[in-house]
Amino acid sequence: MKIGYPCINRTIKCRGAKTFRLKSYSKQKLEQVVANNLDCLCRILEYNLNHDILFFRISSQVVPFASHPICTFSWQKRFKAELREMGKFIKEHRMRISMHPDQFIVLNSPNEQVVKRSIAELDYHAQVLDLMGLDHTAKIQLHAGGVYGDKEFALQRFSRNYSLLNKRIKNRLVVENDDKSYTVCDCLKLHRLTGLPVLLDVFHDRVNPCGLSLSAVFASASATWKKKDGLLMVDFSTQEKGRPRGAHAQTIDLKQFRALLRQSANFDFDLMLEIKDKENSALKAVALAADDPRFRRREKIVSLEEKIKKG
DNA sequence: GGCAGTCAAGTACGC
DNA sequence: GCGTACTTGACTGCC
Repeated sequence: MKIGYPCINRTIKCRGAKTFRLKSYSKQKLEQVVANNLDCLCRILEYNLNHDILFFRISSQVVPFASHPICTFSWQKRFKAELREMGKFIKEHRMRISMHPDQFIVLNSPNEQVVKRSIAELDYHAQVLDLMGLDHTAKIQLHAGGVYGDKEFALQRFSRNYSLLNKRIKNRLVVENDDKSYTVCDCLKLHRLTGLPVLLDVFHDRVNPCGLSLSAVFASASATWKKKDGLLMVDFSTQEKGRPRGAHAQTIDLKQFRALLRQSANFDFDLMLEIKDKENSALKAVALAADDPRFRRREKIVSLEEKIKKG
């Protein structure tokens, strides 16, 4: 079990998801912002490593407008070395990476143009991970999309559009249950149609359940991940009090986190904390999970002196 | 420097 | 049919 948080680190005084307005787009601006984002990402990853946070979600904004027609600049070529170097660091320290395209990416939309744009955006995400040289355990998590008044038909359309995707997207795509439309059971159905692994969001499952027990959702979601996909990924959050149902908590509820660890004791997985205070909650979770036999911390760096002693 | 309006993109829902 | 929430800022123009 690796523990992580998404996209932003509030302790480090830099941003790995800096962007700009479409109106102010220029090749120079893009180059400058991507250089900043990658530099900041390196610093975040170092911070994470030093704090035993080995799971991280890279922001979709790392290359702003990457899939937009305005972007004709070969960011892939320009930042090849930087991305490869970052990937080397991730692999060397056995960190896990995910990405999460936002709500505009809808693979099952009845609008062909929306699907076309969504595929272009997914391809951009896959390219980032490929250029880092990461294996297929680095995933892109996506919601099933809209319902359009007929969920069965919408699932079929997802499946049909999925078959159009290129290999590099298929290798990385996983489907996540959402808080309104598609439950874990719906995602399992999608798994049967497409073979896609199911990323389990335990908070969404609480808000939008389908009648399975927590241990049943863990068991069935785990079973959709093959060896090449790595361990099951799980998203965790809790309800922010006094806010609409489904609103993510400001800070981690340690009581509920402890309960999750206890209730999931028979399963191993990597855990993403979708909590607003980001690394602060991750630090608390890491401290609490330290005694859990599943918890993975950074591997001890054996000093030269120790190596000599060991012969 | 501070503030408020706005930002590439989609869907669902209430009025 | 239109406005708004979602998630959550943060960019940008104006003062």
